[in-house]
Amino acid sequence: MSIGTASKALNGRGRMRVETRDRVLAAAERLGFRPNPFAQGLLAGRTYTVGLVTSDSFGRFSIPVMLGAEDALDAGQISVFMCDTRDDPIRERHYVERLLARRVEGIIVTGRRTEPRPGIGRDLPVPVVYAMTQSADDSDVSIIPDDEGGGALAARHLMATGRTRIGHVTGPQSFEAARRRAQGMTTALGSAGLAPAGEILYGQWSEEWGRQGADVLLHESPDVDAVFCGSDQIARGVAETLRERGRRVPEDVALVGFDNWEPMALGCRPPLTTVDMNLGEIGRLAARHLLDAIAGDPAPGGVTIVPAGLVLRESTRRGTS
Amino acid sequence: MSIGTASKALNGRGRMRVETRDRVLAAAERLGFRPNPFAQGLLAGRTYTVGLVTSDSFGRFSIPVMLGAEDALDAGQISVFMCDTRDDPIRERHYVERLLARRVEGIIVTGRRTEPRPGIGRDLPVPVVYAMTQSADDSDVSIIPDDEGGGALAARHLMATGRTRIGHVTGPQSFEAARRRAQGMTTALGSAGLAPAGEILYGQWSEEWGRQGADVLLHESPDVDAVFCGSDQIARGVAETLRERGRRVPEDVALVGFDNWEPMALGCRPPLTTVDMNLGEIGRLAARHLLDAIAGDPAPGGVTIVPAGLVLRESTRRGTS
DNA sequence: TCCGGGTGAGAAAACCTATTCCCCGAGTTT
DNA sequence: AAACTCGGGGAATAGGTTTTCTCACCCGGA
Repeated sequence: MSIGTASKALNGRGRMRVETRDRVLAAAERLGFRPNPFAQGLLAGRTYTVGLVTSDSFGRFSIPVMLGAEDALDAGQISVFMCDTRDDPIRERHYVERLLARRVEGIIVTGRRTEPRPGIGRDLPVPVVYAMTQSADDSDVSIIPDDEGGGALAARHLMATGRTRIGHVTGPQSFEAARRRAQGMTTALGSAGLAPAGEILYGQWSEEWGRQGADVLLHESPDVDAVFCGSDQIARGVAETLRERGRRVPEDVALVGFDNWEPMALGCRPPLTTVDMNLGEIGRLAARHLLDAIAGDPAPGGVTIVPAGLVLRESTRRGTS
Repeated sequence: MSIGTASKALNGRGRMRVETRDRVLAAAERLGFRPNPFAQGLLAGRTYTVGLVTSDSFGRFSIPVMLGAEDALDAGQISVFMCDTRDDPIRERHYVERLLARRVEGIIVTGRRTEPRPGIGRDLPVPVVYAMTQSADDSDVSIIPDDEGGGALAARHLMATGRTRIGHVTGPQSFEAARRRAQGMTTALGSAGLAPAGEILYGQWSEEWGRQGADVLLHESPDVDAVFCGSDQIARGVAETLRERGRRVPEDVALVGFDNWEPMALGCRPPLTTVDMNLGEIGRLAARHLLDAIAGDPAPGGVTIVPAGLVLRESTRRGTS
């Protein structure tokens, strides 16, 4: 029995007796033989690996993205090298070089999504896709969530449940995500001839700010009947203050969050209706773009926006009061 | 200039003129040359890769573990293949085979920590370390947090702030972690001649259960002056109920959580004193054990327990009332 | 019986890159 | 003049799989 014959048997290539083929397959099974991807890649000129670089410390946002990406890459028999930059550009550079030295066939960059970030390098020898973060270079491929659409979705849902005086408490104005969500909400309200109740309240991405913001909102617009929040954490803070001020959720004030961070959204009283950014889909899409690029069919550079969805829970149940 | 000479220059091996060496180094720098780890591994008979298999969907627990592991592995110039099993044994088996086919030098298995789990395979050709999860096979190396010590730490801290009627609301009794934490607390109280206030309240790992459990506790032991909770989520639920029942935290009732899950612990009112399992240290230790084993110096099989720490916040501030 | 065609299996090259050892030439010393 | 040293070039090597080429054998037909 020769090595070559075995290879042919396992790959169904050459011609041989069925008996021989079966004997090889049986032996391979018995010995737990699995072809070494390195050696296969050696011939094919490939490594069947990609790098995944995150600057979010594999946090809440990048994990679902990673899982989605893994899904798609798995189908291509591709393994993933994991690198966490801890938000340190030096470390990032170091990791990118290491990945290139290992001859990865592509790189996915994820991060907690904020402003466009500098790319990881120009003229890299492999394709790069940014997921849940955006490269400052327009010729790069970036996949991001639809913050504006998410804001609009929340506003339309609240209007559909009969609310008309809708406030907005969100994160720092310096975050593009916060501005976009507010924009989407404002535009959707505008289409119905409405405007946000009171000012858009920009603050922090924290529960504490949610509590404070709700107080401000109740003071400025005491007749508010719904609040759209820039994150689930903020929404929890808002919910607490509302309850303490005697406003019932959802009877008196409906509440919509953002992120669909389940431990937060489900722990809220009442459970929170919230915008889901479809992070898994972002990851899957990023991976598919990367696979296409590796296969020699790169997508044109630019930003792809993945639609958000709305997860309905108690906090916007139609009031039966 | 020959390839061999360049190699010697870069590795400081042969003898050559300083001028030649410098010329090589300059050229390597200019061309961005990085030796290919595959080729280096080819000679050394190594791959400088390890696999990281998680069954926790890279959740809250496994991420800090991974980061710690990455820290330690980075020092060994080792890259990490990432695999998420989605808690599916078939998928796990598949990934393990893939990693072995890629000739990883070792595997780290992480998971959300519960009962001992079946190992990923017997007589694997590479060392395996279980981190934040425990193999059912005693000859495997497992690194786990000190649940019992954490429970004791919480109890002693509460006693040190003058509390004597300490209740416990925790997760399902089916979880070994819950039982151990309760055991540690009970033992520590016992050493001081105390016993838990009321029954140990086993339930769910949720805020909702924290709210319910606190009601039960207040009903059974109205004079309770502290509650140790099996998780930060439970603690938040307990905190809410306490506040609604008119008990001030920490003046009337002190509160200690478990996990130090910052978004939860900091969002709590007041911010939560909580037990930190030192997950990063668990990961680092796991990686170091793996590196030792790869270097031919395997640790003896068995369970290593990493001490927990206590993070002090408002919820146990000494009452000035 | 001999030749040819067809079939099945084995042997060997190729893939790629860094390292290391061996050797050679030039220059220097004894 | 011979032996030795120093510096650098070149070739072998290691890894596992695939693929191609070659060879041996069997069977059938002439």
